[in-house]
Amino acid sequence: MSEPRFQRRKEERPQEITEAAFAAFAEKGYAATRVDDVARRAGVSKGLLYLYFRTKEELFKAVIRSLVMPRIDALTARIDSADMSAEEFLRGPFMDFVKTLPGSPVAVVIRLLIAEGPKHPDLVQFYWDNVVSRGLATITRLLERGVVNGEFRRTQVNEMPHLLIMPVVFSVVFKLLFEEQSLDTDKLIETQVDMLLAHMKGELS
Amino acid sequence: MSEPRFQRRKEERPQEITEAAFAAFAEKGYAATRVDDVARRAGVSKGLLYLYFRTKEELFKAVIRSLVMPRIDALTARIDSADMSAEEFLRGPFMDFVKTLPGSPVAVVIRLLIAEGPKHPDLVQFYWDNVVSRGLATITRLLERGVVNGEFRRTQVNEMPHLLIMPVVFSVVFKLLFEEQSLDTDKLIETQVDMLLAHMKGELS
Amino acid sequence: MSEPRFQRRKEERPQEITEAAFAAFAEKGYAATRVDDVARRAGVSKGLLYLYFRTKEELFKAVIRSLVMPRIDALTARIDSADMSAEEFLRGPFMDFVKTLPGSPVAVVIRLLIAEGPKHPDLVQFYWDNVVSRGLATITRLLERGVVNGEFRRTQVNEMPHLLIMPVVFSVVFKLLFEEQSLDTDKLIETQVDMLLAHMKGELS
Amino acid sequence: MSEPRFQRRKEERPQEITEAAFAAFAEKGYAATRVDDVARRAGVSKGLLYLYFRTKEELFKAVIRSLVMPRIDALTARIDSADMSAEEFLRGPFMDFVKTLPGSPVAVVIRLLIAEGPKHPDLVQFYWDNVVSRGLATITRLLERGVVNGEFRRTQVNEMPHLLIMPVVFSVVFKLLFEEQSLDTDKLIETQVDMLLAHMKGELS
DNA sequence: AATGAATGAGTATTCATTCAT
DNA sequence: CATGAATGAATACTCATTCAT
Repeated sequence: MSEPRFQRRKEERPQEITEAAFAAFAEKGYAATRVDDVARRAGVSKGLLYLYFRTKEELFKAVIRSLVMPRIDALTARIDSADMSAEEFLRGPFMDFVKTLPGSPVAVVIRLLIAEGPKHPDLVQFYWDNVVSRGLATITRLLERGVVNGEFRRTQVNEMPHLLIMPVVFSVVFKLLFEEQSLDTDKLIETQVDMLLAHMKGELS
Repeated sequence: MSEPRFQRRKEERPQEITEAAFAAFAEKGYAATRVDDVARRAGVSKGLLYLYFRTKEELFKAVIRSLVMPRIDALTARIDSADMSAEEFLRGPFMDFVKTLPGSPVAVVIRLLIAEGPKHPDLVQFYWDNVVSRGLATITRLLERGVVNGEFRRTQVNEMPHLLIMPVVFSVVFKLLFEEQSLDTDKLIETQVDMLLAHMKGELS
Repeated sequence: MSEPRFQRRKEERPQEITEAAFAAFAEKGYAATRVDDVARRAGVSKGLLYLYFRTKEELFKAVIRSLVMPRIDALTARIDSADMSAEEFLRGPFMDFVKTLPGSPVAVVIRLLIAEGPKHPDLVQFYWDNVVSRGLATITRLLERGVVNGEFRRTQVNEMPHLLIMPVVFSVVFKLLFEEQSLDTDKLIETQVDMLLAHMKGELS
Repeated sequence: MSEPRFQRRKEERPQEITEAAFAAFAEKGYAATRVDDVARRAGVSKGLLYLYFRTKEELFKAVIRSLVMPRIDALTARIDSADMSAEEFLRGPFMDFVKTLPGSPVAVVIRLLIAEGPKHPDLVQFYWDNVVSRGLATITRLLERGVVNGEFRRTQVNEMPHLLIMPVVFSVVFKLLFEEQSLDTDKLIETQVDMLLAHMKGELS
């Protein structure tokens, strides 16, 4: 008879827990986060949490996955809409996107992966398959398009797409460790992209 | 026949323990390494370990320091002996040195710092003061020398020495996570240095 | 057939644990009592114990408090109901009460306080405030009433209420140490009270 | 050939260690005192300490014994020289002696015995035999002499010599616990002795 | 579905005691 | 005699996980 007005749907629960867990992991790291904390943050009992996630590790993996998926979609979407030259794309959408990463949840994901990755090979594999590998392939294709277009020379960079994402990883690590010693992330990224473009175009920058 | 249960080797103990601890930390990370394990690896009782290192944390710090110090000395030594042009130095000693890092204990140190750094601010500070800060300053000086010599133009890179160490950090992180997905570290470093030199010299590469 | 492994009895637990702890402390003293033992005696897991008492020290304090509080109430209650002369009160309710102490848990509390007190100043303070100080003040008031009534002379004893509780403390300590060498506690107390009354009344006893 | 000038005789060592141990025990109690500390205080290696005392417990016992013995002798000596009336002796030498106790090492011994006694029955027995029992017997004899002399009536006190030492034990315990709440030990002792004498003499005090 | 009381395995640290030197 | 490096048993406390309600 009595209908609780704010009865939460069970469909929303996993995400709520996942979000709480992300916040906790981001703050204290995986190992130092207690399941109790996550439950409390999510406004949920410990028992319920275990109803949705069989172990702390499962929860961890779910967090990573749920953070990674949206980013992947965003990335893919932008690339599909690319009716511009390779250089334009790199200087425009690509750089915009990349610049947001060091301050985004992705930074946390990277940190968590570095710290806990060795213990979760399947998670790393997932990340590789869905993010890194796809990302590198996409960049490779983009550069290839530039070569075909006549925009770029074919250089070492065609086989080293890592050079374009390097500044992001570096920035994340650097900021993670030496927060206080500020690093101008945007400038680092810009300089690297500039250099790479000059190199590929065979021009002086 | 049988070895004596007690072996007095005051001098060697700390290093033996430190080495055992490094091996253990490298394998399983700091948190997952039990003090018991370290002691057993070092062929030493737990009590003795605590005679030399007051806490697990102290031991951790000692490990980091003992691994970092020799590298610092090596770096410094090479730089002092530099009677060559800036480019020669970058292409020669610098690149040789830098290429050894991803496969060296330094990689482990970086991993440990990333994973445990947030909990050990003084350790991070130590690392910053003795390694990163000094390293960046050294590179900056080198580039400046190149500018003064007329070898290089003055560019963004003069204010972003990070661009030269970026590939090392990236390589370490990449290999740490995706060991199986091989990355040609040497080539990455070479390409980056090539590009930077071309950029600074204002030439095509 | 078999009892369930889990028994939810939130309300009773603290007291059950406290009682088990008292028994253990009484038997072996605080330092020599292992938390494990207390848990086992209480039929409870160690973890649960720590759910209710944050540290062994907290548990210790709770034990002392739970033993002291009822006594305090008993004492206060009797004094409030005193519509008799001071002498009658001292010879009646007071002596009855005091005679029960050496064989009661209070003896254990005193022993624990003596042994562990120096390490738990706040506990000693608590005991002072709630028991000793109040007890002495009560006796002082009683004696004063006797003086005002004309029952007693004003003597040194008015400023030394300790003389009335001395035999209790002495008995406890004596029995604690030399259990085998019997001491007639009751007689000791009676003699002392007799003497004090004679002294205060200015009569021969 | 070379003769160390300050070579300590082995006869002095045990006492030096015993004294250091007493200081340590008095400060921190038996359980909280580390053998290391005692050795350091005594300016001696841990190994040497174990050459003289087989265990920490042995050391403890030796400390108690070495502190008790001189007191016993002092007590005995004074009693032997008693060519005065019982009352004169009680008011003079006895009270002088007794007043020194609460501030003397005896207080520490009592504290240690209370805290550790239950674990060291033989030590308690030793203390009973050599101190308490002899002390009570001596007082009993003294009071008896008073009765024979015609100084005193025969009262309950003749069978309760404890009444005379009670204030000392009480003072020690009280000061041990409530150091801050000062108690005028001397006055307590005097009042008690006064009362007892009046009682025994059948006079008003 | 939901709770949170209850479990118990896991671990850093201390310290009395031993023994190679 | 003398040292102090080395041992190892002992113990408080944590936290992921379970399950009676």
